Amino acid sequence: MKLTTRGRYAVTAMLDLAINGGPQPVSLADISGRQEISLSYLEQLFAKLRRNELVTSARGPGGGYRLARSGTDIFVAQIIDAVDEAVDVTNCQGKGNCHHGETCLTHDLWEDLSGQIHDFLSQISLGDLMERRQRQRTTARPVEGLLQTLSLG
Amino acid sequence: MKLTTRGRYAVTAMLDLAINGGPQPVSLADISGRQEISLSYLEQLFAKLRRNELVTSARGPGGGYRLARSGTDIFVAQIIDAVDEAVDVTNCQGKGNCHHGETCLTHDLWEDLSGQIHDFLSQISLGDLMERRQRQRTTARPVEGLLQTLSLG
DNA sequence: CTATTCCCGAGTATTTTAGTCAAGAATAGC
DNA sequence: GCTATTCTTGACTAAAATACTCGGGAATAG
Repeated sequence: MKLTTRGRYAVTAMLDLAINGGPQPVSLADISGRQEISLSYLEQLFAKLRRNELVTSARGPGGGYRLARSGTDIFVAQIIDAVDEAVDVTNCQGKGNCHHGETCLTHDLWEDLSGQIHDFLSQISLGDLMERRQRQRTTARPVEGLLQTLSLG
Repeated sequence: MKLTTRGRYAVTAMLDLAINGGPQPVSLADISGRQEISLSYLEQLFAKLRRNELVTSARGPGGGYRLARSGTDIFVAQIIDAVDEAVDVTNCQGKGNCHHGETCLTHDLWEDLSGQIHDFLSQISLGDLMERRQRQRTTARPVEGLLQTLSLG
């Protein structure tokens, strides 16, 4: 699991789609305009999102992208996984053939840590983010809303 | 909060220091040899770790680095923060002067998400990682040990 | 037909990452 | 004091990743 700006772009775009979309598709040009992400960059991201079956597409005028399923069933981890390929975290390619006693420390450690983060982001759906956004709009104290909604307890 | 290979290097090196160090300092050359991280790269990382008061240094023969305090009081998030400067997550530099209705969606959303991850990594200390490593060495089933030790419940 | 939109691959500028190199300062042990 | 060791610093560089451009195509609504 990596956490970069690309993942942020993808989550933002997907959230835009969740908010502004519905039965009718949303064009990448629209998202590009609203979120100020370059159109061709979005094209690349959505190619991956589509291959990972997070969105469906419709060509031609009035076409665009739709969420492949309900926002409550699309999770942040899935979006990030779709656009940010996993890093190769080992220096022995998982073969365990490291000579020194301390080696492969790296591998197990980081796999577990990023696994934990992955699990965490697997619990947050686009629906959660939308709900949180709604709350932020309507209430005076925005942050606590999210923290209560999302915190693991 | 970013999650890159640099942070992994830093956590690995700090864990090596926690395991192989103690009252007497550990030289970067030793860590470099064990963890197969280039010496000069380690130098750069440890400069940052020292500025962030996570390690102390001793020059001269027999010198090296020591943890600035107990491993149970040094947390993964602190290490990553020290070496991976935070990304600028806003496109309006936090001024909130975005014209379109949907903008700054990015900012709040990502700040909160990465805040959550940060909080999570703030709960895992070097001591936890050492304990977990110990467990992994002595028990047959390694993974479950960590999951129980570290999981949020 | 035509404009719109997705689709795809190749190419490119910028930034980041990972690493090199060289000079210097402190210090332990002789 | 000399010397080897080790940190300290800064500048520089190669390679990779990132963010983006460009150009052409294919589907399709009107």
